[in-house]
Amino acid sequence: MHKNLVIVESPAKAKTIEKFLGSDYSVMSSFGHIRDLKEKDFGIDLKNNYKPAYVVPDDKKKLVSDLKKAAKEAEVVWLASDEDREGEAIAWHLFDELKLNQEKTRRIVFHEITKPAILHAIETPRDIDLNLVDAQQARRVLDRIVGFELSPVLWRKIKPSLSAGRVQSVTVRLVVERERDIQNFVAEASYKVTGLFNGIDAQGQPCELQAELKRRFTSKAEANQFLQACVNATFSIDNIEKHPGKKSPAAPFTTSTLQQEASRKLGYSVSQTMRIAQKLYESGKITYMRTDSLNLSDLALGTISHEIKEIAGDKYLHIRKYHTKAKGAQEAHEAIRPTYISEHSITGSAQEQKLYELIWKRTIASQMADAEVERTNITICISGNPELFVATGEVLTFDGFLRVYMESVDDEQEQEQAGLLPALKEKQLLTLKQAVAQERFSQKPPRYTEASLVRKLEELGIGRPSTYAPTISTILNREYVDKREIANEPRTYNVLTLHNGVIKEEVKKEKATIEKGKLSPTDIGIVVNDFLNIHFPSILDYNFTAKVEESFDEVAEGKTEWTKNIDQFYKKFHPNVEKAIATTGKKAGERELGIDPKSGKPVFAKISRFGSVVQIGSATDEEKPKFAALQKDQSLESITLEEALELFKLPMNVGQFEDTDMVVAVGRFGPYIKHGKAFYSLPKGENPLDMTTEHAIEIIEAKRQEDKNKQINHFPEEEIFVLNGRFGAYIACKGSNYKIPKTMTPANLTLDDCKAIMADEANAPKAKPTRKKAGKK
DNA sequence: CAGTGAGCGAGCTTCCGCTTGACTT
Repeated sequence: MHKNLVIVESPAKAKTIEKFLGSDYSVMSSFGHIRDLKEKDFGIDLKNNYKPAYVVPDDKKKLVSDLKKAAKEAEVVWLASDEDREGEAIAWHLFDELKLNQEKTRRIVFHEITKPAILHAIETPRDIDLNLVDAQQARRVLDRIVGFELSPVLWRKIKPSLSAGRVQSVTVRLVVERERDIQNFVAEASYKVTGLFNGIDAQGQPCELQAELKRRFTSKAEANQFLQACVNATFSIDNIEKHPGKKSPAAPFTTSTLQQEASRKLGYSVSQTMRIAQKLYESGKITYMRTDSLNLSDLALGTISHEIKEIAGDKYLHIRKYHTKAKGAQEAHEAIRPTYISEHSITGSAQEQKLYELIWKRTIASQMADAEVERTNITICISGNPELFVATGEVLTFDGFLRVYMESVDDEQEQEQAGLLPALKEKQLLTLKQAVAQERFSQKPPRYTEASLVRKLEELGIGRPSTYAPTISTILNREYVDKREIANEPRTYNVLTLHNGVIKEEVKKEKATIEKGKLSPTDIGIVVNDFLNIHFPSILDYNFTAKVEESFDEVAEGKTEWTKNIDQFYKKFHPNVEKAIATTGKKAGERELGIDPKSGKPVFAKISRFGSVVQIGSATDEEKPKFAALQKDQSLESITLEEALELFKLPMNVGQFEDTDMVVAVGRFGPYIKHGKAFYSLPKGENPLDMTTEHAIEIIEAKRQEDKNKQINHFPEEEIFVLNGRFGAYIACKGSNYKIPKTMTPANLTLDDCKAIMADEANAPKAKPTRKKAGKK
């Protein structure tokens, strides 16, 4: 038996450490926390000084008993979880749950997984820091209180199954407020003038020079006046300024910056990035991927130096220490880096290779020299006019880290690359070949991407590296935000061109663009956010997390007891919950649009159990209220009385086809035509209210043709169809569908085969689609 | 993983932070 048992959080870490420690040590993993508050109950005894009720979840029971057994047999147990609040709590839960003995238990910590770091840790053990553990308990209990008291309020006031929490609710708020900023944004127009000049360079060769007017004009008249003044003016170089500039490499990756770069450069979602990184970590290719630390171990810095000298030379080496600016960073690990710097690339899936390459380059570049540039500004003056043109050029004089890696930026528009300028002399005369004044608009604030939202959260100190991806998934799963496509209305703009002494005026149109993959709030997200903002402004405050973190720090330093801090919070928070529940009157987010002229009853827009609806009349009326679902492009905030009344025309009979009525209606998945038993979705963008008999027939016939194309076989006598679906072939019969086993060839199926498949229970159609459960199992 | 197209009742839902595993052919 091993004399020593070391317990760490991650199995991959355990494997590595075991190699460093030799045969006297056995290393096991706790797989994160082994205990938590009860899953279903509140789990906190309010009458007993907030005493938490911890349980070992079912899927951890076997692990805990294995650990217990191993601990019993060992002479010394080393608790080696991370050196941060959560890690300390894991150590304490282990100590408590495994019933460890103080005498034979040691608490050790290390920030990097290198042999010297671990040996040093073993030599300098300490006790469990109970103050830090208490700070974690305070964090845990506060989050449970907020989440489990707020969510039920939403169930009563808005819709069942909704959720709220310290992190997710603020995340939604960011998206909602950005959307409002965009709605309220008023673009300002200005005229940007660019001049194209001809000159003679130092070699006596003719050359061209493009320059921009320093000033922008606010009106077309001013721009026009300026161009007019240019017709007979002379142009000369006022001065040429050269000055050196520098560009520095970005710091090595943390979870958040890795997510951002993988999103920009590789197009991965944050959860995709984490999945791939996890694979790389498990196979020992990279260090731990959930970290907020910018540190690199001395060992790593050594191999990085060696590598840089090898591939680029001494001149390119510049070892740097980076310091984190993120609020609340706990830095229990290293930055994300390749385990073996000498491996420039790896084997694995294409995605793994790409992500590894990105991490390798970023790590190397972070320790390379600045890139050096020479910037040149040429100022051109105009006779009899105070305005100045400026041409800027930039020449790379030393590539430095750029040899390896260039960080991307979010907004790639307006990125004009300045290049080399021709060699010209001061006071030299130039001729203006052409000048263009183009109307430009100020840019509205950009919608968040998953990754830019994570960056914002990190900036605000909200959430942790291990929760960024799950938080994004939560607000998408709850349908508080979505990634709908948004078409940007192309605007027209004016262009004035001065050429050969004549000013030509044109009106041009911007290119139509469609925004994809950006986050927008849904109706439900907006209603929930506004509700929480009214009743619980302090929780939704962007500084709430920062403030409670301060109070946790006090606990960690032993200045206060954690239950006192929680009590202080709860005494203020809970009355607001009671008040919000007691608030009488209509449900949250309900808005009265006006009066229906036909019935004289009021018309409301609100969230119902199944989504956004408009409603004529109240529930208290004798006659039941009438409902209609909003269309996909409509929102609760903007729908008008007229639009709402239109919706009540649906379902609408639009005539007959093959002696059967055609009825247009709007369902959960958009507008459709019902024809007998069959449903036909309307093509994207069509308004169901504009439907005519002729067009409905067109749609039905087109859909039938499409169905024919995917039809593999048909047995009319039994109404059985063999069809090609998006996920492979299936059998359709009387409104139900059946999976075809992979062992069979769909085209060769006989009628009996089909009947056999349909009779097999394993292939039976599923009951009804329910929302994916958030929990496990 | 495949075709959907709201509605009685009772009883369910939910937090944040650590960490990975797995119902089948």
